Amino acid sequence: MTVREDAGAVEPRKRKRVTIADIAERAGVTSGAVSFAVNGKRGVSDATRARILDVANELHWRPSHAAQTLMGKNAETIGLVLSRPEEVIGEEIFFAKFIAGVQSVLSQRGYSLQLQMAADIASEISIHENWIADGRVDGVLVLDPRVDDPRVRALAGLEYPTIVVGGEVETETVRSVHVDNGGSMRLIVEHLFALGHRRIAYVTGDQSFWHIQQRMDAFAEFCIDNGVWGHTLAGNFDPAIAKDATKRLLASPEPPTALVYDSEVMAIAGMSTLAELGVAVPADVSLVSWEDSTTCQVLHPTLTALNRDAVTLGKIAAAEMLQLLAHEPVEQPPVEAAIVQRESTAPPR
Amino acid sequence: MTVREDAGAVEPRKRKRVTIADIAERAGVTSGAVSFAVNGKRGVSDATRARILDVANELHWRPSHAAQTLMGKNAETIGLVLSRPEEVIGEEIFFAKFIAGVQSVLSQRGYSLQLQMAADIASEISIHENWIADGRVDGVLVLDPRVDDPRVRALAGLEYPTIVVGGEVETETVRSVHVDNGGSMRLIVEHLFALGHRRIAYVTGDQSFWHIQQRMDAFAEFCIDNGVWGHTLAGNFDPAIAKDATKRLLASPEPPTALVYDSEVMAIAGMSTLAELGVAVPADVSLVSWEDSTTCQVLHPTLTALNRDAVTLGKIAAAEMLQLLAHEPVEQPPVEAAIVQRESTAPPR
DNA sequence: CTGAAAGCGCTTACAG
DNA sequence: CTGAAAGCGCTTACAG
Repeated sequence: MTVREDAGAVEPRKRKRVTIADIAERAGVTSGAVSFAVNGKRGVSDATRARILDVANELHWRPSHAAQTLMGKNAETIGLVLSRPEEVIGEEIFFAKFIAGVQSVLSQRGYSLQLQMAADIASEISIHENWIADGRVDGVLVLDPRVDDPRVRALAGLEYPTIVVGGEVETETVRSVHVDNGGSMRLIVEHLFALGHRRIAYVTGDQSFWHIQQRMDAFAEFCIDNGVWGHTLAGNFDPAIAKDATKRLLASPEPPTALVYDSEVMAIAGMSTLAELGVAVPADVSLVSWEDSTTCQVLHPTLTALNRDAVTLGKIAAAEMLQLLAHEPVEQPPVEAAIVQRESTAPPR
Repeated sequence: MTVREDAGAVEPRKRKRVTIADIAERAGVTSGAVSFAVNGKRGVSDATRARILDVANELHWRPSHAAQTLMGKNAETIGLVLSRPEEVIGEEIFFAKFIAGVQSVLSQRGYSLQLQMAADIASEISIHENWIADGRVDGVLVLDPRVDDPRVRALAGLEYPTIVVGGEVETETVRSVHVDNGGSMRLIVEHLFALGHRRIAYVTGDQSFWHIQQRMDAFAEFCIDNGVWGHTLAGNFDPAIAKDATKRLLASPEPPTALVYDSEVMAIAGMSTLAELGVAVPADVSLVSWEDSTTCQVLHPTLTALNRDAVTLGKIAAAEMLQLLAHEPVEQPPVEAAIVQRESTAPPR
């Protein structure tokens, strides 16, 4: 990138920075003494410490972050790379909620979040490597783990503090936020089963994600064990695909009496498709969204949804990271999930 | 924060870093020569430059970000503070879309985004000040400007590169992404007027925002000039308040025949309230959402919405910032907005 | 074109 | 308890 120095200068004003040398001079001590004083370390008498601190405040001194980093101080920043397509990030409210949760815990502790979007897993890994090499982040959060995820392998190899959200890996430097996807799926299917449904369809998100595979397994197992006929159809989080899937399912000679969608956007797309087809919810078919939101509460009919609270998930992930960095035992609270029963589910005809 | 050194160490492995001194030694030159070589500056012959570069690659050298920052190099990072309540950020899809747009432009140019949430405007300002003092960011993006916004005043006073999204300030260091809120509001009201509506209500977002005030002004002016009766009701982006506002409006002896909501979440809340009241959309009342989304497209009826594409807005903001930092003339392309007509608007009874 | 050296702002052994 | 000095990894005048 070429910086043209000729054009109108917008360089932040180069106010000469106040350094510990300035303080040292004013206080009549050495810069080393200032360092001890401001860092609360022994090496200066209480009287001089107080005097130094006064001067520092008077001069509005702030430590140079760059110099401290050069001396090996932590960046106090956590990295998060989002590697889903731009459209998905812009539609799925999950990301905004998750980030909000992460932020709220981080900023309480003075940490900040470094965020970047990546086109694919490979570039996500290289972003992580750059951050690590630059010392820009103290640790990273990994979302949407896959089976034997290459990012987690790379990060574990670098022995870099990592929290895998919805993963299962546990090493010295890598911890996971455990999310019971199978249990949540059972919650949903049991709810439908209890209502009397025996033909259930599941429209999935991206099947290469580990958490989606867990859901699929739990779905299949429950159906088999309980004599329920279950269809599983790939959806990929795309509402257009969810619409097609819904049409195909209802055109079947043996249509399902209940539909489960892997995301709110997909569930809404499915509901709208049913309306177009003249299929009544819940009279003709019941519908469940995996992911709750205000929208689910205000739609008509309101949507029965699995509420797992992405904000809390973000908070847990951030808290685990902070504990990992502080060498504290990492508490891994269960991620609560509950089915919120609303109007879109009822006994089948 | 206490760091306990006793527990299991999760410090990133302290691999001794490869420095320019290492390269210098291997290549038989001074570290100054290495610096010239790797930075493409004159001062070394082509032959030595090539040799040095070879050694650098061989040793997998990467410049120390901290050292470079200490020498005054840019952080290549842009800051963004979100100071709306956590719930709003977690519900309004605007933020995720805007951030996605910002990211896509920034990451193409090797810049990253520093994100933080703040409880209020005052702490937003202090976050900015910290970032600036730490040299963590080269410039900042400001969202939701208010009239005579204190953040913008502070940033302008610091002469720090700033892009105000939806603002109007233009100084040497502060530029704005101009958003024609009044024009967009006219688009909406003209659409309703053309359909024959003469009693229109507008449920607003947070009225302390400059862009909301612009919308309100344009709404009032259009109504007055065209003999339309217009109600304006404060909504504050809260769906519960939007519901109450909707109920109050429809309970009026002179209920409006069309409703305009300042956000998608509010519009959906409004629509659901209408359904509860047994008011048909669009037969009894028309409805417009300021903010388009997939959800608007799949609801039943589909929602007529103002589409202003928050992703593009983010891209424009990021592009302006990069131009400002590069001392290039800042292009300020108009932010396109269009009304997408769907099923929720029709002529009144 | 090249080399030796000072400096960015801090921290931390190491002697007194 | 205190002071003088080296060092973190780079950049950049300043002499040759």
